[in-house]
Amino acid sequence: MREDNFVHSKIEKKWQDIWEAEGAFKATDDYSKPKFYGLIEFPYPSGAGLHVGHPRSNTALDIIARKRRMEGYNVLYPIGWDAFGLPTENYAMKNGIHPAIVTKQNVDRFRTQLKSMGFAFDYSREVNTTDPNYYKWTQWIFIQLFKKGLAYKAEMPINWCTSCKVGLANEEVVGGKCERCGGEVVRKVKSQWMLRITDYAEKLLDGLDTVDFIEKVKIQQKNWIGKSTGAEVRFFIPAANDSVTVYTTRPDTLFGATYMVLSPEHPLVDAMKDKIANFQDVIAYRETAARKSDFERTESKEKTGVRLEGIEAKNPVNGSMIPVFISDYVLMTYGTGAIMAVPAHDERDWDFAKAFNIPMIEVVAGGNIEEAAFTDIATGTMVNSGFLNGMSVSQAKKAIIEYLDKEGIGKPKTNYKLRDWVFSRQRYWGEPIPVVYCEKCGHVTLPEDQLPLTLPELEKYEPSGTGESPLVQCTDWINTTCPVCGGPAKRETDTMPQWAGSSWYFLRYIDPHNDNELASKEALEYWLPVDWYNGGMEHTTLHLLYSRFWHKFLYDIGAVPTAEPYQKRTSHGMILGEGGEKMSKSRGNVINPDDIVSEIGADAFRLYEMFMGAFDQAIPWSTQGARGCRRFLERVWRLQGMVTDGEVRPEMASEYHSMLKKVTEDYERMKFNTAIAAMMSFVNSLYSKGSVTKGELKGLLLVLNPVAPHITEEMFSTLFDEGRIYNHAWPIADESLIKEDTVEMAVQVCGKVRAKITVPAGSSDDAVKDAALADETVKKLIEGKQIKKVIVIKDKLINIVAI
RNA sequence: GCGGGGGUGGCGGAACUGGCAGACGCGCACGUUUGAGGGGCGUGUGGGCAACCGUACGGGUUCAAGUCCCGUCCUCCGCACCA
Repeated sequence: MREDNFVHSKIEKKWQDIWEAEGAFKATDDYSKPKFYGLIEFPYPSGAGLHVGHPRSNTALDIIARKRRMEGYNVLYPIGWDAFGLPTENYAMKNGIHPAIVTKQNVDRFRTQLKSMGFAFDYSREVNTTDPNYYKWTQWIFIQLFKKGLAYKAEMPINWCTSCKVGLANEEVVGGKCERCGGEVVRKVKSQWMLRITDYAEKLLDGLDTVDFIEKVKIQQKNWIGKSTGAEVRFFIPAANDSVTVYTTRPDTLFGATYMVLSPEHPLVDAMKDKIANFQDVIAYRETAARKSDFERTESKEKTGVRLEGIEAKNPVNGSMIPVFISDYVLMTYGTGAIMAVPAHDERDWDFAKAFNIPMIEVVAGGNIEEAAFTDIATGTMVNSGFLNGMSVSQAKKAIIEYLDKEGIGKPKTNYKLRDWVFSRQRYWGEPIPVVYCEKCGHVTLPEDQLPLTLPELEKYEPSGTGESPLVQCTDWINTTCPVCGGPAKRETDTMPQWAGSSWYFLRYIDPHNDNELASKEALEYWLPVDWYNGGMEHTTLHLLYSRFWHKFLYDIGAVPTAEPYQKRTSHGMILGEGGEKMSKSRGNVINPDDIVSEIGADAFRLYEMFMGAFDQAIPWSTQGARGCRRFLERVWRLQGMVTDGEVRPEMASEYHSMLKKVTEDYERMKFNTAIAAMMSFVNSLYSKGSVTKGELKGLLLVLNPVAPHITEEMFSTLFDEGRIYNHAWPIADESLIKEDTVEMAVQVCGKVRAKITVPAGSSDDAVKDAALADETVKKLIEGKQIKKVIVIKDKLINIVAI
């Protein structure tokens, strides 16, 4: 006699051990089978342990992966550790422990936690970005990038986090603050390793049309890449006997340019300094601008600037001389760092012109330029623009570009907002950059047979604060010989950013123990692309874009067989605290998954995370709600006391098969909440019947298994002698049995529901009408009225319009 | 400001191409089982005594609108002087 109560602690560990012993979730090398590669973003093993957010993504793809396995696929669902990074380094610094030791402790804890939740990961393929056998290949990729000229060193202003004392990529600066620590970010000029992601802007954009990413991810990536088309136009400056090139998306408004603005840092400003009467003012303005943090600079849209006295530029189409300003609303980092200003048709120029009392020329009729800049490109007509007059904006755009090209004063030009990727970090706990600097040969990459270049042991990990990496202390390590000339050389002391290791980890899962290549050709051919990748929206412009860039590069050099790494990308919503605010330590509303698992069990925890609401939306946590899910599992468990032999009963067939169908479809659409609701309804029906057959219960267990693997495995093994549920075939709904014999239809009179009638399914419109008109309530309502119209929606509703 | 979501009971949320709003769960109430408690099982649960009214607000289209159209407000997320 089995125990009456469902005691999760007795079965969950038991099945986890059995799965492990049986190698249940190992991907095989049987390349003849259809494959499924499901991927979740590998976690950063922080000291805080797993967050309730991790299991949401993990469970979702766990459901898909388990379902695919039951459908006969060879499934790869791997896990690993994105373990380089600042928090570990900071912890190590504070406690005097080597980061590698901290990492190992954290990884062990994470692994234990993940295992306690029964995820069907293939742990035999674990990767760890801090493992030299792993980062050997991260370094290898960097060397390939270097060889193709895509990695370069540049002296440039970078985003410097004053708190982390480290340079950040543009993508890591959020609202002028450090994305990680919230510290203030200032500009600092430093020599940095850069990756030419801008060379891939067009490919990254085009590739989006070939993949199945949720729309908002595509939109965000497109916006981030920020492609715009326009023209570059040369303006001659007689005083300097030089010309300056501007970029504009509105060359059609060229006749309306009444001044020009250079970025304060524009090199021409210095070149012209003898000609600028008020150069002192220029210097003063520059200093103020430089002192502003990025945040201050964007905080106020009020226009400031300095007119360059004695300098004028010549408008190439009408010869008029226009004043030249410097202003910080023009960015050195975009376009050419110089603009032509058309105040009548650009909001920013309009603001600036108002502030500096500069005249405007209307060149597109249709608005009121006294009130505001007229920027509508769809309706306006060209005026005051010589040969463009009378044209539409789009016609004018074409005509002027042709003209500029012909006259040799301008040419069409495409620009991107995307910036090159700042790839240096002044930190210890990252991949060493495999480059040495030799006085004679310059920057030289290490020969590939010298990889991995491992991190040296250090006494302390503190950054110097001056912007140097902690590795500068390590003179033994730094001083080396040049691989090219054999002369003395110094190693690079900056390390790679955390995004390096995560840009290609999905490739390593495919062949994680390969010492000769990043992964074997055959394995890559078989497993790529990742079929389904789920992760957070916060990685859309960071990790997701970076890894697509690396992958496309690897594709171009023939290292991988697909142009895109991920076929499908979905995204989960955040789990909020019980009050609806973000979960955070400071708010004290953090839910520890371990507590939930020990109270209600892993199955109930998984079930709740999938049931709590729409998968892609942010949902507040509710421990009560989670207990409700536990109750459902107990109800399922108690079905064992009501079970009788037999297949699916005829009277249950329709409900049973529509439940199977609904669950099967909803899993695929990530509508886990409604899939679970369907199973709950089915169980409620069984309870009102007071019994369940083995056939019915088996189907339920099979479709419930991906969400609640332990309880279903346990019940399946007790009730059926058919091996494990995890590799049992997925049940197929029989559509022909879903149809009911009779249906209940709503009867509306003049659009209001007044009655219900039960008719045979598929009844003709006339039969339905007769049945409806026979209803007493309906009779009364239409008494003495004339029936104007009758609308019948088959098997659903009839509406009688009577006046 | 621009781009993308979202606004439905006390709460989380359902509702396919317009077709019975509120599935499923939480909470609550009552009944029942039990020595009590807990738990289970069952019933009820948008508002209103009612006719009726109800999906942020105001209009519209339609036999029929949460769903479509026009306008307004609120909220969350991303980007933000990108020429």
